[in-house]
Amino acid sequence: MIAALQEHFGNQFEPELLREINQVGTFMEVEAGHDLIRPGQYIRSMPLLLKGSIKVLRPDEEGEELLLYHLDQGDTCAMTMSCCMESKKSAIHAVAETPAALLMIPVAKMEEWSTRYKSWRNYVFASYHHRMMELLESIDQIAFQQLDERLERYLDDQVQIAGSRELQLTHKAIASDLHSNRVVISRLLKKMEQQGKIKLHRSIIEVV
DNA sequence: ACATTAATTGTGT
DNA sequence: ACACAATTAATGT
Repeated sequence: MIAALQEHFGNQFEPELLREINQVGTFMEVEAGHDLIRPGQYIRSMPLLLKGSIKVLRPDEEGEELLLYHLDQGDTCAMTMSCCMESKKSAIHAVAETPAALLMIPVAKMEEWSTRYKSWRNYVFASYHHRMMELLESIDQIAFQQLDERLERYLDDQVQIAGSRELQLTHKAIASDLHSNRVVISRLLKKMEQQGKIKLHRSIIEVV
């Protein structure tokens, strides 16, 4: 039995289901920065995130991307679930934010388990709901908040994900996630530095 | 050690 | 938004 599976899902899935997941799932490790799903790809299996953090991005027609939300351990990809059922192309781009470990579940199994295990059904619905809420939050941010507030929120999230106050991020990378422009981010960061909220070094942002 | 190049960041218009 | 300067890191000789 994969230890991480027991650890993150042990208290919500029945022992038989855990055994089946363990048996049928394919363990996968991904390095930070690597793609998990590219837009337009067909999806064959549903990932359970055992370790690490994944960012989910929505590309526009020019290939520019906007950060929608992050997935953390214990999460699964709601987009994947809907795409799997209908065997549609992915509408999103998923990239590992940190080194990550996943368990890939074949589509056929997730359908079978939906009828056989109550805990699985609950998990799938709860995941959907959770994702919907996060998406709403993101929409609120984008629609109602100024970029400076979004930036502060973004940095806070990154601190959580990295587990460190020293973030290895370039202004360009941040601008890309927030669907903004590098110069704008540089100026906002400078302002935050003057306010004593952060300290800037080359390729490193220290959140204080 | 030095020169060259690329990438990142800062600033003015 | 665009252009360019300044600074730092990376690479080759």
